[in-house]
Amino acid sequence: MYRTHHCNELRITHAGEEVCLTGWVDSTRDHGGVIFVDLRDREGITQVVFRPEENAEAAEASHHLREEDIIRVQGHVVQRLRTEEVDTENPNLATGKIEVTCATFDVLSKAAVLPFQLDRDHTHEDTRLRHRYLDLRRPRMTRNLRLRHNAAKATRSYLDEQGFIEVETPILSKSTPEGARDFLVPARLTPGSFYALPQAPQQYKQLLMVAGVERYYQIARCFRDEDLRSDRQLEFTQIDIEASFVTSSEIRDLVEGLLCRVFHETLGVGLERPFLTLTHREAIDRFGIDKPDLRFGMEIVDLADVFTDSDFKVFRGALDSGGSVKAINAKGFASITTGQIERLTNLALEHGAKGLAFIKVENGAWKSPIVKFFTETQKSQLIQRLNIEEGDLILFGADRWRTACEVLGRVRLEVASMLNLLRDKDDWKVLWVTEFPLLDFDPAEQKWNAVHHPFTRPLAEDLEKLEAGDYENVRSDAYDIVLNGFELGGGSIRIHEPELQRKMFSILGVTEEQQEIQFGHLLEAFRYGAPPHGGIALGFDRTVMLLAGEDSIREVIAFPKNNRGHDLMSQSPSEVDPRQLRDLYLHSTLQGKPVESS
RNA sequence: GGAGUGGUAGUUCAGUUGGUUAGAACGCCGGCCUGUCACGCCGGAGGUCGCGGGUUCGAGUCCCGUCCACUCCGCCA
Repeated sequence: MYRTHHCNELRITHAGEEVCLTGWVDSTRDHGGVIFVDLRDREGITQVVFRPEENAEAAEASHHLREEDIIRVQGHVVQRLRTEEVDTENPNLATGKIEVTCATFDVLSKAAVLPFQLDRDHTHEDTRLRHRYLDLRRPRMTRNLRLRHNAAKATRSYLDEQGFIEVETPILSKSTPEGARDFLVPARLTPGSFYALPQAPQQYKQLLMVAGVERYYQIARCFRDEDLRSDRQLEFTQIDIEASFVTSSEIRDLVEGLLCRVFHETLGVGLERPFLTLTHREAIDRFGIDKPDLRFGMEIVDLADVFTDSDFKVFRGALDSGGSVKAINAKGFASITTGQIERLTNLALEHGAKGLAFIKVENGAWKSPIVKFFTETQKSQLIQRLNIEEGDLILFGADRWRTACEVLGRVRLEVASMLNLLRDKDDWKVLWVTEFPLLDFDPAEQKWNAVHHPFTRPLAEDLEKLEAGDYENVRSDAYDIVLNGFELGGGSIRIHEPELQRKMFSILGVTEEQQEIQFGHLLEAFRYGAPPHGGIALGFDRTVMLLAGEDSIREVIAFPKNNRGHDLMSQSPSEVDPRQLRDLYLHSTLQGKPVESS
């Protein structure tokens, strides 16, 4: 037998019992005579004491124990001594009132000296990833894995209760040139042809609606061959949901219930319902971004009416050409350094601004290169609109409406980071963003793109605009859910009529021939009684990342890839044997670095 | 594809204006220690300063190139 208890189980009530524990040596404290070993398994830590008077041989052997050796200990539980003179209890340990006195032990597995110390939290990520099996032994990582499990468990039980059934869809699926770059898999049985790994189960889940499944979900692995980020991996996991005969508000209601359940089951936190809802236009107008972080204010304020007759050419010019003048008040940030101002200005320039005007309010004076253009009336209006007080920093954007908003939106986030406004890890601000534009014109390619995807349904009241060719002003029946500035997921009511779907494809520049080749099965399926339907996909890794209070999804994925898409532990991707390529009718055209057998 | 930050002992980092033999902590090795829980004490080993080139009497430090890591932009329907 390997164990009678796990290492977070024994309490005072077990005192006197004979027990057997197995685990890793977390640390040793060798006092020459008595030796203390913290024994760790995935549940926790128990202190084991080796004494010569108990078993001289075992005590002698315990001198040679090294961290991360695996040992099995047999002994008995004793209450730790606590008198007025000495207190040997450890209040930081759940098992801290007892210890196990070792009668005998054996080493199940010796550990070599570790490449890094597990009890330190600041190890370079590539070192951790190279030895991920060690990194995952750390309590923080163990906790993250378990949190992820609990979030998945809560998701499955909630959706099951709501009548959803989990259906697996193919990993080997069909390439669609729309959207992200596909991972391709050569099809040996059909030389010259390729499967694609799914970017999302989008078409399959819609076909499941045509199949009459009515309520589907899947915790689905998805693949996108794009550059990685701290919140993006090549492969990632979505909670994919689709339902028939539902409205968008019913889907949102379902997802609110789901998130509340997940938060409750994992953190014991309650979220307030219903969630706040902003239209896309409101979100841009007030926060300059379609995934606003509402943990702090600093809202964008419109100042068009204040500056209609301004002497300041930049403001006047923006307004005269139909644009906007807007500002944010960075409360108490008049102390901003020249370097920080420069950083904000560069940020503004990167996002299309021509500059970043500002006012520092210091010692009762407005310090700014532009204040001389303001009248007294304008100043008092600014004070009122922006609630300007001593110590504030006002930042302006004057441009086309969208640009002015987006620039200030970026600046707002950067200021929040400079002011360290996001310290509270337990502050949860969740909201819906709705009424996204359906289409977006790409000036480079001179064509319309789907903002969401080509299966998204236009809002009923905007169908006439679609017919009339007023594409810019057509809104979609789509919704994103945003948590603390992260897009957790997005969804929509879908098009279920073949004619409307064909119309969408042709607006997007997909020829009828391409429609047949790429989407023929879907269009045909819609001819045989397709129910109205809609759904959502939630980024599971991101959700768990936020629940865990981590800054990167790599911290909640057992074996993530690094920034370049490499698995540092297994050294994938790797070259393959030429015979493998021959079987697949492939050869590499890579110049200078020919593919060789490894 | 672009920008920023970093790369010095096994690990995490310091290293001043370019100046003697490149340091600390933890880890590792040896010794001591019977109540510790970041145990303590004594001693020791451990370095191609990412790599290549340049400037200089002299480069961890300055310059150029390059590789790697992370963050961001592009990209991610």
